[in-house]
Amino acid sequence: MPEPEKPKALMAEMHKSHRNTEATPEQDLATSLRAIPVVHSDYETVTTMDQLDRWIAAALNQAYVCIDTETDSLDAMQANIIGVSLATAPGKACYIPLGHQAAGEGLFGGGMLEGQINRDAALAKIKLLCEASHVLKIGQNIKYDMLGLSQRGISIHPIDDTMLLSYVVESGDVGHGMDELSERHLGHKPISFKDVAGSGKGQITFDRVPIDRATAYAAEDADITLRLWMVLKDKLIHIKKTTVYETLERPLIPVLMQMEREGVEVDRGVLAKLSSEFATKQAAIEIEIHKLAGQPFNIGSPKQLGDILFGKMNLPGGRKTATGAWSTDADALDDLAAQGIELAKRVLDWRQLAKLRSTYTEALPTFINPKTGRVHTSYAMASTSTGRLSSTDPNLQNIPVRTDDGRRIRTAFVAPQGSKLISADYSQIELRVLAHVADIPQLKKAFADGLDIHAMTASEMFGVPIEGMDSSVRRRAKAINFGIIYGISAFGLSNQLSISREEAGDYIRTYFKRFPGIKDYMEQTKAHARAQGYVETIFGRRMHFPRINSPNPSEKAFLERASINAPIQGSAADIIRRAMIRMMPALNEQGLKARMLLQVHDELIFECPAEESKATAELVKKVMIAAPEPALKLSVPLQVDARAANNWDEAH
DNA sequence: AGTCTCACG
DNA sequence: ACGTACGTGAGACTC
Repeated sequence: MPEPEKPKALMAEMHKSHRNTEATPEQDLATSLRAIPVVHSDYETVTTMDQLDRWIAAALNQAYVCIDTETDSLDAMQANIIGVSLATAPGKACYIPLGHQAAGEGLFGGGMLEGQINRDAALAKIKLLCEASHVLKIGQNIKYDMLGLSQRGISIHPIDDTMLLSYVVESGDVGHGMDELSERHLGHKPISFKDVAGSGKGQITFDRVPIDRATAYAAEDADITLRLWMVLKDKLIHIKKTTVYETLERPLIPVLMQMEREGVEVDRGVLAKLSSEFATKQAAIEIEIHKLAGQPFNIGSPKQLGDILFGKMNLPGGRKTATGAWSTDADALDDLAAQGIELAKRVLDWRQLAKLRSTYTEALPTFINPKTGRVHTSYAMASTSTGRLSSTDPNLQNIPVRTDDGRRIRTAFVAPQGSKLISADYSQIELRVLAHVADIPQLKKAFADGLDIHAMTASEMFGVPIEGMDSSVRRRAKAINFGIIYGISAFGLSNQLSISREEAGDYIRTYFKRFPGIKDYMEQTKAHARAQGYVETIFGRRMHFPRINSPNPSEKAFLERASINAPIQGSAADIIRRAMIRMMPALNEQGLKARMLLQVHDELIFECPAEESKATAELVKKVMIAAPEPALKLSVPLQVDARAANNWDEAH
């Protein structure tokens, strides 16, 4: 995607013109933008084709325009486009209503409102603008608009996204929603969606919002987004993070849009069968539990369960939660189960089945899109503090894998007839990143030699040979390796391994003695976070910890652990982002028809023609392994395991 | 709306 | 002395 020249020149211009003033450039820009008032009555409602032509012509005549679509659903795959707003300059914006209905109850509403231009004719003009390669289209979370417009055959390029600009400029404990950005950077509180559509049970869809109110709301959104773009682009340049935005954020937008649009096939029949099997098992366990408890109660209520276990039965070793209630989580029940309390064991089984049913076997089918017959998750690009993606509606990044019953849910994620699913995942990517950034000779050598990294750690720590190593020794080393990545504490490790805090402390001291570079890296990272208020990934993405010097010791310790973890987790996230961005062109070059469907942090899932599965798997591995290059050459090799099968369980 | 619990990397 | 392993999202229950 070519960088549009005019906006770049414009931003340089803005910089120059403010360079001699006392205030920093971004302060000045924000101040001057604040001086242009937001006047809702100045916004134009576009009701004729002539009016639309004038706006499109004006936009085509400049280097950038802000665009925003209004719809009747948060689900872009099912949403109807109700209107489009454009902003060409601060304070200069319009709203083009296309699908507003008369207010009223559901089907008894009064039908299409007058004074709206024909939707298809209008979208044809809007398409010209969206696809004009010399006009930068600016949006707030523009992936959403792109997905909706792509359903109508409209693509958008080139693009900029204020949400992602904000994410690069200040990723930490701040949000990146438009209302929040407006208040933070412009000192202006925009009309909220609740103000025009109401909330809760009385909420109406946008097509029932009166057009004058819709114009005030929608045109303002475009206006504000344009102003935010000016402020944020300036800040981005000022902190020299343009490359992060242009290589790790912006190019991922169309990739994720395509993945969301593609969706994944989920076999209803498989889920239905699992659901009834789980329900039957669960019902039998429920009877047993009530018998063991001597009374019926709601097993799903932690409060009632706590009362039974620690009140009525007066069992020992009960812990309390933060709010003073009896803790009944899996750890607490495990303790009781270890004491031979049958009731606790049965509740654990019941809970697992309840979870599998409510979150997976019963919820997933409701997400099958009636038009495509597939499940289309939504990826959030700016919701984590580390640069990872997150997945919602449904979350396809937490499909069970750790238990046998849970894993069976993955058999419902299938390849269509004649196709295969390919799962490709990085092996130990975070430990490899750690070996690289902390520059640990033994770790680097172990990865270079393809050794079992946990066994190597155990061997170094406990002085036992890798050959014929006791599995519990390796398990302890594995827990320590995880702990290191998380910013280890004796308490956390002791909990994980069910050992005393003293013993855990001994392990940690032993580990640091054998791997002094890790200790150094951790201390340096904390020092950097305390001094700068942020840490960075290997590609320069910043993650802010504004409260790292908190006077509250536990908060401070928590943030120090998080600051140790962030560069590791974040660098791994950057690597897979780079792989995803290169994947589409790489597949195209090879003439392969594979589609990338899902990302699960260190894993990518593809669908491809069965006869291409071998070639696809090879290429996917190659792209993933080479992802850090040419920006960076890691001092450890990356390893990717890939497999093709008819469903996700067998491919994984 | 907040809490608890639990699914994943 | 302080309470923790790091990062998420979702469903059920409670108030």
